[in-house]
Parts: sequence; structure tokens; C-alpha cells
Amino acid sequence: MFSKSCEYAIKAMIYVAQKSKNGERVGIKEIAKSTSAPEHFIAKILQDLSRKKLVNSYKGPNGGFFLNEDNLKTSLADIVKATDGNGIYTDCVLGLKSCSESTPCPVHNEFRAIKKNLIKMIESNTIGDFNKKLEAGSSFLKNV
Amino acid sequence: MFSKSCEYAIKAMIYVAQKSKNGERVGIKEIAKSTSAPEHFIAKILQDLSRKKLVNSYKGPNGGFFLNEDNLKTSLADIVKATDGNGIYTDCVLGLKSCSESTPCPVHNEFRAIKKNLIKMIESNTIGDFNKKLEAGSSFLKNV
DNA sequence: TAAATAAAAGATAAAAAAATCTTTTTATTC
DNA sequence: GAATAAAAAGATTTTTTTATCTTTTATTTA
Repeated sequence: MFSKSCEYAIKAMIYVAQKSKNGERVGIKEIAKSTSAPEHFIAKILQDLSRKKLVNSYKGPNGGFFLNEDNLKTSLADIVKATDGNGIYTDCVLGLKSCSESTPCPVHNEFRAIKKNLIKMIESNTIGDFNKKLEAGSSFLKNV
Repeated sequence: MFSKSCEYAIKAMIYVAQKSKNGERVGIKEIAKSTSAPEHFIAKILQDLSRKKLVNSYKGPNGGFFLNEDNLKTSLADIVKATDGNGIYTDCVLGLKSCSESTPCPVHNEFRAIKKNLIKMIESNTIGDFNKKLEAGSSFLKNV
């Protein structure tokens, strides 16, 4: 459904959210370990998200990544767009250039509702929401 | 959403369906051109679908690919499984090994309905259905 | 049965995605 | 201000996906 980069980005954002209580920051090594992501790969992803202002970071000792109040309002859609681009909004499922509402590809109508619901869902769920669920113990980020 | 291979496979199946009237067959060159797919690449994909009995083919002059009555009942899900594997059924959206109904990942619950609807849709729509819509002129396979 | 046709199969190459390694910059603390 | 810590940046490698090229095998027709 999403690229590896996107999966890692979502997991990292959620993990950083968890560790961003009372001004704390979390280093890339810990993020990598806790999300089962290759260190340098997840570093690149976070640097990119940082440039795009979805996460914050400080360099140097006691530095690290953290989310501020605003970052917690980041939706899944924001992360998907930042990592995988806008394809989910713009691209035909079969990759046809001229597919549209007026000249739909054979599967267009069947996918309309699916895509609409998917987009609605990723737009309406934020990192803050997921963070709360983790804190409440109703979901888990563990990988094995 | 799907791999390029899968997109090509779906387009090719639909195109071959169109050309499978009264015992006719269609060659790989024509399929490639009509689906804007690289000839050898789509050839490989069709060979694979042929091995898996989703399409039929004859070699030699006047040979080519065609769909029989049974092939027309192939669902989108069959094609997705043949080309991209079972990931859509089995894999966690975040790629977490231990994600399940009892230990859901943070996004699991939000994606449950989306995935369920997607699976239901690809299982209930067949190549024959899409073929009929094309014939009725209510959808288009053209890629400009 | 020879020539032609067409798919099948195998090998190779190119491009993209994912992962890793190295160096640089910045900041902190002693 | 030297040593250290940590992210940023750049370069490289590996893997996977996508695409191409070449050879083989099967079939038909003349």
C-alpha cells in the first residue's frame, strides 16, 4: 500500500511523539532500533521530514528529534504525501493518463469509493491520535 | 496501490478479453501496443499468467493469447495475487510482524475497514465484468 | 519438409528503491 | 578552546523492480 520509506516515516513519527514529553528528545539510534529501521535510512527520512517541518530536531549533545504541539497535528496524509508523493490523490489505479470521471478506466468506478475512504481516513487521523492510543495501551508498535 | 506488473496484467487481461470473441486470439505485439506496455515485459507477465492458467495461448502462426469462459471469471484479486502476492491479505500496513487483531499496530483499526472493502471489491469484480463495461462504452482503456 | 510465424524461455541491462558508509557541520560540556 | 556528541549531508552500494535483448521451441502453411 505504501513504500518502505513511508512505513518507516509513520512508525518513526509515532515513536518520536511518544518520546516527546516535557521537552525531551530522542536520538536517531534509538528511533532506528525501536522501529526496526536501518539507522542511516531512517535518518535520511527524518531529515527530509525535518526539512518539511513535520518533525523538529536539535543537533549536538542532548540533541535529537521531537514533535511540538503542531507536529502532533500531522495527519497520516501529510506523511504519505511527504514520502510517496501525491499519487494516491492523482494517479489512475491502472496508470492510465486519460482516466478521469468523464473517461473512466475499467476499474475507476469500483475504486472510487475505496480511494475516497482511504483518503478521508489518512486525512482525519493524526500522529497525536495514534500517540494517545499507544499511551492508552490499545495499540502496539512492537515488531516481534 | 499495485505494482507496475500488476497494472499491466490487469490491462492486458481486459484487452485480451475484448479480443477473445468467437475463438479469436491476439498477439503479444498488439497487446503491448494497446496497453502501452513494453513488449517483452508484458510478454513475461502473460507467460506467468498463462502458467497460472489465468489466460490461454497458442503458439505458431495465428497463435496468440485468449480468454476462455473460465478465464473471464478471473477476479481482480486473482490477478493481484498472481502478480503481487498475498501481501494485501496478510501484511500489516506498517510492516509489523506481530500486528494482529489482538495486538494491533497504531493504524490497524483505521485500516481494517479500508482493507476489507478493498479486498471485497477486488474479489467480486471479474475481467468479464470489466469487459462488459468496455463493450457498453461506459469505460475506456485508452492511454492517450 | 522447408519457411514463416509466434509464443516461451533465458540472459542481460537499466532504473528505482532501499540500505549503508563516510564526512561534515553544529552544539555542548568540561 | 579541546573533546565529545549528535544530526546533516553526501557518496556509494545493494537489492528489487522494470525493461530489453537473444535464443529456443512449437505450430502452421505452402
